Amino acid sequence: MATDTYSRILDSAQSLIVTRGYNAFSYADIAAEVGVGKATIHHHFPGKADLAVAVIARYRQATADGMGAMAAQVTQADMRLAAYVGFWEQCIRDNNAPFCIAALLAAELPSLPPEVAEQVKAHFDELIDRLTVFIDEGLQSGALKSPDNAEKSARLLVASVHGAMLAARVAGGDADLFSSITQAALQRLTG
Amino acid sequence: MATDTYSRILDSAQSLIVTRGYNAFSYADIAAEVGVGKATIHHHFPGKADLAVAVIARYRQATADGMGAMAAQVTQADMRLAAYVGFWEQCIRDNNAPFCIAALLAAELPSLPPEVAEQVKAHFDELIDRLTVFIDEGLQSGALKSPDNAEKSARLLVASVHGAMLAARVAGGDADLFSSITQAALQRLTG
DNA sequence: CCGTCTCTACCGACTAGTTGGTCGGGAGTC
DNA sequence: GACTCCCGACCAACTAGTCGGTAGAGACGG
Repeated sequence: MATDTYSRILDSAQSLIVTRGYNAFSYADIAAEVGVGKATIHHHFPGKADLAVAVIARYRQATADGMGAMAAQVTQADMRLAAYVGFWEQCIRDNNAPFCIAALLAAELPSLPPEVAEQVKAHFDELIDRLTVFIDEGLQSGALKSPDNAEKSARLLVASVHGAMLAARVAGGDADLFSSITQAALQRLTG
Repeated sequence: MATDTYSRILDSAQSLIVTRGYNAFSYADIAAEVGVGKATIHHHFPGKADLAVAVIARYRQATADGMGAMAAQVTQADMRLAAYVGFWEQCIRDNNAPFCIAALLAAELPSLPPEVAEQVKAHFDELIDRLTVFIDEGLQSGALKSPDNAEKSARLLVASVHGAMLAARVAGGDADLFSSITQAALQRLTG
């Protein structure tokens, strides 16, 4: 199913969206980067929205897989949250994907094609759900504590992480700044 | 200095940037909205970057004025933070400026003209500085408490607010969701 | 083994529309 | 006369998307 060209187009689109957003990348950019004609991209993804949807859909699947694998290895709730935050810290440090695509697209949401916006919303819901489960378990086992319920705590944590990404980007990709902010956010839950 | 047309162009540009970001608004959009020719915009702002810089510069000034006026009226640190957060909650509720321009542009930062990026960074620095001062006073007077120092607390608060803006936007401009997240963030400081 | 039939992957050349930006000039004011 | 404000007409460059066509692989029948 997934040709080499097909996934290389997805890779290129993903990295372009991460750095520039939806509105500031073009088929020409991808064509040049992948080394194919523009028409080839249209062959695999009829329209720009289809391409973006495919990118986020793959991203959601990767997130699901990664979170699942992590949860299988790490059993304690506080360590799970630390792993989630640490994953992004490493991404920023390596500068390979220094921003959550969904968070970036969320900013542009009002100017996004509806199908793309749908995917962004879906990712947010899934992310909150997953972290809510982790935090809920942690609150019950005593590994975590919070004056709020699990869902509210999850929403605040996600907001802090996304805001920290913005701060790190403004500071020129400062992974230490990201870490400093997110560690403070985690401390609220680990006590 | 500031002609009517001049500031109406700025108003239009500001609202377009807030909803669409830098890369997805055009001179034609503004011309249609304000009811002038495209060339008129170029008369006042030679290039797109000049326009964006002017928008953020005015925004920074308005922030400075507003924060100053608020600080003059509200003397207690915890109330000052609540006023800052409450201002944005009201903006989202009224849907007039449901996002911080600087936060939106921060997401697009790598694709922004350098002069614009400079303004965005300047706003972030100013905002952090101001809130750091508020929090520092609150920590000394005992109105606030935090395991972290004032600057770190300010950075976490700002990140939470910006992340909450993203969450609210994804949820279709849900001001209650924004409030829920930011109140939890404030609670960390007010105890 | 040969022909042909079909399907996928791919591309060069094109289109209609939009982008930011320029130019020369007109109207009003000091 | 000089200056500010503004405009219609224009431009080169770029945008997403279309079109007809090619090259190759696999399947089928003879």
